[in-house]
Amino acid sequence: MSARPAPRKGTKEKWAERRAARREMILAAALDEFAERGFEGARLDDVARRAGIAKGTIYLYFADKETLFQELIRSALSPFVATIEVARSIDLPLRIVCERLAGAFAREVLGTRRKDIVRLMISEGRRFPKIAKFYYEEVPARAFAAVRALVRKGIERGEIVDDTLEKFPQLIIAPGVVAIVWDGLFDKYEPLDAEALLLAHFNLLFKAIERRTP
Amino acid sequence: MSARPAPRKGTKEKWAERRAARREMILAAALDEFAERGFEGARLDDVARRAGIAKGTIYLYFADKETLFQELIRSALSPFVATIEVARSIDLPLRIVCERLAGAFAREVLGTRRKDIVRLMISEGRRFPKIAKFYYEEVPARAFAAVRALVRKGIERGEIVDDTLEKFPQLIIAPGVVAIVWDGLFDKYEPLDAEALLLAHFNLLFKAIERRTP
Amino acid sequence: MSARPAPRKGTKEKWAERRAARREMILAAALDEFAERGFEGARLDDVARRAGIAKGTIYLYFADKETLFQELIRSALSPFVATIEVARSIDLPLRIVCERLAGAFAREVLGTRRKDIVRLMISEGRRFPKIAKFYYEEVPARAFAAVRALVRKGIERGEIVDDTLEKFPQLIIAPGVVAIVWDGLFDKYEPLDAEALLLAHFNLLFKAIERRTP
Amino acid sequence: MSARPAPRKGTKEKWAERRAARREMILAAALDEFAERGFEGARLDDVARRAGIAKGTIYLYFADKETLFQELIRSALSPFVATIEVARSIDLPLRIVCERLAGAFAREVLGTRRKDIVRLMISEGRRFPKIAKFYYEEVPARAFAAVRALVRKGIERGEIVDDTLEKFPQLIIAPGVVAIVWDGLFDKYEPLDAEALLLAHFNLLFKAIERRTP
DNA sequence: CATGAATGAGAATTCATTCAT
DNA sequence: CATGAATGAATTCTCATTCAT
Repeated sequence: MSARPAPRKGTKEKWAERRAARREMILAAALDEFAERGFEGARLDDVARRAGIAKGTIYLYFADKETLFQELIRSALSPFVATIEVARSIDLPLRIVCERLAGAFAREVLGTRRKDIVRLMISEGRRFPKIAKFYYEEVPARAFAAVRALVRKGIERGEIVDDTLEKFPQLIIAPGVVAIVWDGLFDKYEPLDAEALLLAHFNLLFKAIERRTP
Repeated sequence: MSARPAPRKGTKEKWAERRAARREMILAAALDEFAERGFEGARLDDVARRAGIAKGTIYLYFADKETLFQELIRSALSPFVATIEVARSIDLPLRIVCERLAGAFAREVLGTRRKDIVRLMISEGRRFPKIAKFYYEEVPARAFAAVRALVRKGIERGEIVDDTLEKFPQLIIAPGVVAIVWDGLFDKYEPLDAEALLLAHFNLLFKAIERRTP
Repeated sequence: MSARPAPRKGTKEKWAERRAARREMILAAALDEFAERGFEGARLDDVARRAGIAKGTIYLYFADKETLFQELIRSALSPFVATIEVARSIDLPLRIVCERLAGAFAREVLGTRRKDIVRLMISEGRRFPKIAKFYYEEVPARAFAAVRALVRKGIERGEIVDDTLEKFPQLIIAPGVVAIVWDGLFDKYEPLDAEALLLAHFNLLFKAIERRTP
Repeated sequence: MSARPAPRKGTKEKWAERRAARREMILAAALDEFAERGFEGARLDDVARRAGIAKGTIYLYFADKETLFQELIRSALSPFVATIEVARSIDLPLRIVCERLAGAFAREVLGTRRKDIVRLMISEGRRFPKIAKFYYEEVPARAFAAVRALVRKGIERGEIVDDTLEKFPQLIIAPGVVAIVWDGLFDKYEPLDAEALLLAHFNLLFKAIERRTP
C-alpha cells in the first residue's frame, strides 16, 4: 500500500513534498467525511479508508480528531481569504463589485467543496469557539470591512444613497447563507437556483439603495 | 372500571396529565442537550439528568434517540405552523404583514427555544431526510405559499410592482436565517441586533418593490 | 382488565380460587415464554402480557424470575409423577407396561406442553442445580426405580433373560429424549414420527431381551 | 522461505498466524462461556476476560455475539464432519463399525469440549434456525446417510435381518444423546458410565437385529 | 514513517425489580 | 390486590487513541 519509490537524490525535498501531499489527501478525505456526518458522526476509520491510508497514519499528521477538524477549516480558508482581500482594493462601482462577488461566490463556494466548509462552520462552529473566532476574523470580519469601505466610497461618490449595508453587511450575504443551508436539505422538494437567487437579490438591493436618476 | 365512585376517573386524568407533563420535561431537556451538543454529541444520560429522571425512563416515552429527536422537532413545530397559517388569511398590505412577521419571528423564534429547533434543523436536517421533509412541508412550504399569495395580491392591488419574491420567497427570510446562524457563533465578536436587522431588511426590500409615489 | 365480579358471598373461598386461577394463568404464560426464549431470553413483561395482567402482579405470586421458573417446573411435574408411580404397581408383563408407557409418553408428554418442560430441563437444568435435583428425584429416579423393579420381576418370571436395563434404564427412555430434542430443531428438515420411533425401539428392545421361544 | 530476504512475507505470515491463534483463543473462551451460561446468559465481557484480551478485541474478529456463536459451532464442526465421512466408506461389518463409532463418540465427543457444542446445539439450536440447518446437514444428515448405507449393506450380506435402523437411524445415537444430556445435569445424583452405556446399547441392538446363527 | 491490531472508556438500550397510586 | 411508571445495574457495541512490528 505504501509506495516508497526511488529514494535516490534530493531526498529531503521529496520527503517534504510527499508529506505535504499526504496531508492534503487526509484533509480532503476528512472534508468528505465531516461534511457527510458532522464532527461527532465522522469516524477516523472512514477518513483513513477514504484517504487510502491506515488509521494510525492520521495521527502522524494531526494530533487528534479535533485538531484535524480545525486544520481542515483553516486550510480551506487560506485561499479564500486572499480572494476577499482583493475585493477591498477594487476601484469599481459597488454594484459591479457585488455582482462579481455573487459570481465568485457561486463559482468558488457553492460550486466547490468550500460550501461544505461553510456548512460545517454553521453546524459545528458553536462547539469550537476557537475556530469560530478564527473563521470570523478571516472571513466575515474581512468581508464586512470590505463591504463597509465600498459602501462608504459609493455614498461619497453619489452612487448610492443608503447606508443600511454599513450597519448590516449581513444583508448582503444573507441569500448566500440561505443557498448553502437550502442545499441538500430542502432542494429535493423545491430546487433552488442559487446564482439566480443571488442576482435577484442584488437586483432588488440596488433598486433600493441606488440614487434614483429622475 | 371499578364500582367505587369517582376517584378512579380523576386518577386516570391525573395520570394522563402526569404523563404528558413528563413528556414535556424530557423534550425540554432534550432540546437543551441537542441544541448544545448536536444529535450525535448529545448523551441521553445527560438528557435524563437534565430532566431529573432516570436514564431508562426516557425509553418509556420515546423508542430511541432518533425518535426523541424527531418528536422534539415535531412537537416544537405544531404551534408554529398554526401561526404561519394565520398569515395567509390576513387582509392587510404586504408591508404590514411582513413587519408583523418580523416581530413575530423575533419574538416567537429568536426569543425562544424555537430558534434552537430551527438551528438543529439546519445542522442535522441533512441526516434526517424524513424529518427534513416534514419540516419543509410544515414550515417553509407553507410560509412561502403564504408569501406568494400575498405578493400576488399586492401586485393586483397595485401596492407593489415587483414579483421577484414570488420566484424567490427565500429572499424574505434570508436575514432571519442569518440571525439564527449568527447567534452563538459570531455574536461574541460582533453582536447582532436581530430585530433591527429584520426591520432594515424589510425597509430596503420595500423601497425596492413598492410602487413609487412620485 | 381486572375483572372483579360479584364479591357477594363465600368471599374467602372465591378469593383463594381466584388466586389459584391467576397463578395458573401466570404459569401457563411463563411456560409459553420460557419454552420459546429460554430462561435468560424470557422477559417478564411478555409473560405478563401473555397472561393478560400487569407486570408487577407477577411479583404478588412469585418472588422473582428464578422462583417463577422453578415453580413452573414444579407445578408441571406434580401430575406427572403420579402417573409414574402407578407404573410401579402394575402387574403386567414388562413388554405391555413398556408399550403402554410409550403411548402415555407420546400422549402425555410429546403431545402436550409437558414436552416443553422436559426440554427446559434439558436446556436450562444445568444452571438450576436445585431444581435439577428435584426433577431428578421426581422423574427419572422414580421412573428408573419402577423400570428396575419391573425388569427384576420379568427375569424372575422368566419373561426376559437380560438385565441390561437394570443397569442402564436410560436405554429405555433414550429415544424419547431424542424425540423431544429433535422436535423444533431438525423436524423441518427430517420429520420424525415420535410414536413410531418409540414402538420400533421397544420392538427391537424386546427382540433382544425376551426369552426366545424356540 | 529463507532463500530470499523477503522480510515482508515472513512478517505477513507471522501476522496471519497470530490472527488465527487469537481467533482460536476467543473461540475457546467463548465455548467455555456459552457452555456455562447459554447464549443469552453469556457475557462478552467474560469471554474477553477468559481469553485474556480487551472487550473490543472480540469485535475485530467477530461481527457480534450471534456471529461469534455461529462461528463457534461452525469451527467445532469442521473436523467432526470429516470423521463421519470416513465411516461411510469403511468396509467392515456393521457391528464393528458401530462399536468403533461408539469408541470414537466417547473419545472425540464426550471426552472433549465437542460435547458442549452438541449440548449448545440442543439447548439453543431452536433459536438459530440457520445454524441448526447447517448443523443438521453437516452432522446428523451425513451420519444417518452413512448408517443407512451400512444397514443396507449388512442386510444384503446377510449379517443383519432387520431394517428398523434404516427407518429410524435416530435409534443408533439415542443413548449418545442421553449421555450428553445426563452429563452435568443428573450425574451428580446418579453417575453414568457413558461408554459402558453405549456398549450395552449396541450389545442389545445387535442381539435384536443380527441373523441368529442356530 | 506506516501499519493495523489492541485497548478501554463511553454510549445506547434492555429489563428485573420496586413502589406510589 | 393490581397496576404500570420508574429505576438503574448490566450488557452490547463503537471508536478515538496507542503502540509493537
